[in-house]
Amino acid sequence: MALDELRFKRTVIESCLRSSQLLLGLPAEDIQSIAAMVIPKRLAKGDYLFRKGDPAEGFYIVQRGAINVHRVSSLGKEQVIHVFRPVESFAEAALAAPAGYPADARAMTASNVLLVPKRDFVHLLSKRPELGLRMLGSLSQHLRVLVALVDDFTLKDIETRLANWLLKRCPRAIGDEPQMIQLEATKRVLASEMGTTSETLSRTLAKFRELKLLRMSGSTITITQPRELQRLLQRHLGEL
Amino acid sequence: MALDELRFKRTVIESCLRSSQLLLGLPAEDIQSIAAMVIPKRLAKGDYLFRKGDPAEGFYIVQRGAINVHRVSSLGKEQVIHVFRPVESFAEAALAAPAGYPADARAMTASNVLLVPKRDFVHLLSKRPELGLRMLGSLSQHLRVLVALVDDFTLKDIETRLANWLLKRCPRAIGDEPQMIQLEATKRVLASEMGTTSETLSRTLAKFRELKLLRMSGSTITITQPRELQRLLQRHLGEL
DNA sequence: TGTGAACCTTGATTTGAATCAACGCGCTCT
DNA sequence: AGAGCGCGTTGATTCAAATCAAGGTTCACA
Repeated sequence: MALDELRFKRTVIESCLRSSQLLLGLPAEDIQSIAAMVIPKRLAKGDYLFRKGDPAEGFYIVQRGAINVHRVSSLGKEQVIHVFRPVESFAEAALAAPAGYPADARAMTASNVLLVPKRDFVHLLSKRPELGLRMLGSLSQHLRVLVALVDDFTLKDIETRLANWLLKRCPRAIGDEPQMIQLEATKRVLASEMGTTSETLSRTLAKFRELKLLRMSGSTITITQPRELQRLLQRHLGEL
Repeated sequence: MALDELRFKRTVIESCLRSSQLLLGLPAEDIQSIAAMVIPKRLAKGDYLFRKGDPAEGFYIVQRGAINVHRVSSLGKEQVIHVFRPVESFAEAALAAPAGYPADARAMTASNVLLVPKRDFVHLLSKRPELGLRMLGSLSQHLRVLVALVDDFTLKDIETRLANWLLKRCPRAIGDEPQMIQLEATKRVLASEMGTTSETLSRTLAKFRELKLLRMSGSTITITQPRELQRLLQRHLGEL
């Protein structure tokens, strides 16, 4: 019985690993080795997974929930770097760096994550070069996200950033039909994710609403004129 | 004669590779394999090494000069991401990503770089797992730089950023003795590296000068009161 | 059902930095 | 020598967004 439970847990873990982009398509044998070394962690809403400077134990894969990775200024203001959701991996940088984690990670909702310990994984890595390439791919993806973040902050105003953010989240291709977006977090957090304050976000959304580009109700936003919104974005980017 | 010259060039390349952080301490055999695949490139001041979107050919090691990696907004404004100098490597992300380069790279002065072609290097990688770890280390270092950049932009004002920038560049430990800093680029570029304009940089430097924190002459800045500058930074960070 | 406590929205005000503009300086190139 | 150009400095002005402030909403929980 206890045995069955263990076996079941193992299966769940393996299926999570298998579905992650990072490990997708890897031979069953590798998945099993990794599943064997993994340490599952449960987090309640608001729990910290790690804080800036903590010694790097390994990297993580989100099984359930949402992990907010962010930096905190000395005044307490938070800048969200990225929100990781199920089956995404993060903190791969921990594997190679002697230094600690460079940011904070906190559960936005009750979450389960899998810790892949540095020591064991590096050992596996030395036998399976292909894994190294996977890790490189994943890291370079994160690098791209950060580069995009940097130029968002420095090269664009809020209106542009918001338009861009909304369009990126449209579930279907941009056309003339309305599209709905479910907000996965409070507006305060979204604002911080876009590098602004909740007040400014509110105002900018109001502006878009007046332009009849979207409607809001509760935590869903309906883009009524995706094409128009796109045009607005173009106009902002393509000079003014 | 032609043979001697070839052999000489090879030696120069190998010594460059050996001294790079990325490949430091690797067995001679590996260095030689890499040297054999490397493609040297010469760049005049202002030449582009690659542009955003160009297909990724591989990664680079700077042999001589300085390479400015940056993003350009649609209005032509540039945000420097990082300036790479001799024996640093960059664009390692190219190895794993199917996408093109995410930024522009331009020579700030006459430069020599070594292109390590993706194809060949990946092949070597699959035989030498240790190399993969090196690459991971290097990438995670770049990731840290970007994270630092992000919170600089979002969490601090210019005065703070400049103070921080200057203190980071002090050659010796912070004490009461003056320290000299050689500027490696025009103020315009430095400003863009810190995410501001040359005018604002000028003004902020002037402010510091009035506070008797530093002196300027030509392209050297003398921090006359490093300790005071540090106190100012503390004060800005530690709330006000 | 009431009472707090977050959240969101809107308004007024402030402010840091960008922009616009003008000038001196040190180059290079004829 | 002079013309032209990019650089750096300083001043005046503008502007986007943060901050401060005040209601209004929703929700959890006793």
